[in-house]
Amino acid sequence: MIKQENLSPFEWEVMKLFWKKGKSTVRDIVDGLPEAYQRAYTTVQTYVERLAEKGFLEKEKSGNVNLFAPSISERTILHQETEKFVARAFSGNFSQLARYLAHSGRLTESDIDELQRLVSESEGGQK
Amino acid sequence: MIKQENLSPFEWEVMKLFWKKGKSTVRDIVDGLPEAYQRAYTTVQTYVERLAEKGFLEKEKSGNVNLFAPSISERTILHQETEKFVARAFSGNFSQLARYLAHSGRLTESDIDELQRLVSESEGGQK
DNA sequence: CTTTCTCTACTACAACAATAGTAAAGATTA
DNA sequence: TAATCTTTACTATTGTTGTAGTAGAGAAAG
Repeated sequence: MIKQENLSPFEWEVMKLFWKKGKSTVRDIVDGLPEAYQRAYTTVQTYVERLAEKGFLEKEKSGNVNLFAPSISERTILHQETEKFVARAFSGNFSQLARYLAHSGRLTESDIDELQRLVSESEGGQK
Repeated sequence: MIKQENLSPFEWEVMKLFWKKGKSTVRDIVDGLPEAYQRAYTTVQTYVERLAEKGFLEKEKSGNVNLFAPSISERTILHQETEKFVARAFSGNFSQLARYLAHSGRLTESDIDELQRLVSESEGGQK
């Protein structure tokens, strides 16, 4: 596997669009970026090309335009990046993150309800 | 407040040592780093100086040696960095992260038990 | 066909990260 | 005191990120 580094905020944003839209052109991405992430066409182009070089996107020439498609699922990246984050910030200790979350005040009541539901569900099923 | 960027894995490692040991010299950090993070003395020196410049550490000259002490608590950094990570990876949606966690298979049964306990506790107290 | 638009390919460049070497001041020691 | 060790201060190199310009090919439009 190609050495995959962390995604920067802007790279994430681009990847999110690819996951949402599938195979796309640079133009599609430029036009799809939210307000806060608008950049010059060529800037986006550079990002997309670099993401392809790094193995996150697959490049395919169709006539005169390039099409790019995500070559890794959002789920996989989420998994990898969460692992890395937890390694960095919580010494790899997921329970610590969970504890942090529970105390963070960043979950609404309904989030907590849902989490509790999910937690009880997984109580039976977890390998 | 000084513009505080993300901490890289190595920066985290250095900061963790400072949080654990308090006021320390570059040498203390060099010697305290785990196997996987061993670097040349001057490399560590550069990191420590930069962390001081960025406002994460406070520098104080004691005789001929420099002492550095963390100027931000681990809790605060954890908070900030988690916010940033969740913004990046989960579009700022903490519940999504919680859901991910519950499904990740990275929590042991006792973690889940504990989380559930914490969740029920916070059910009353949350603002 | 000529002008215009669009997109690719290539180049640029400043900032910062990662890594570490070297010179020199002081402390330690033989 | 002369040789050695430790630490600081400064410098250096390579790579990556963030940002974008320009040249030129091909399509579109008049």
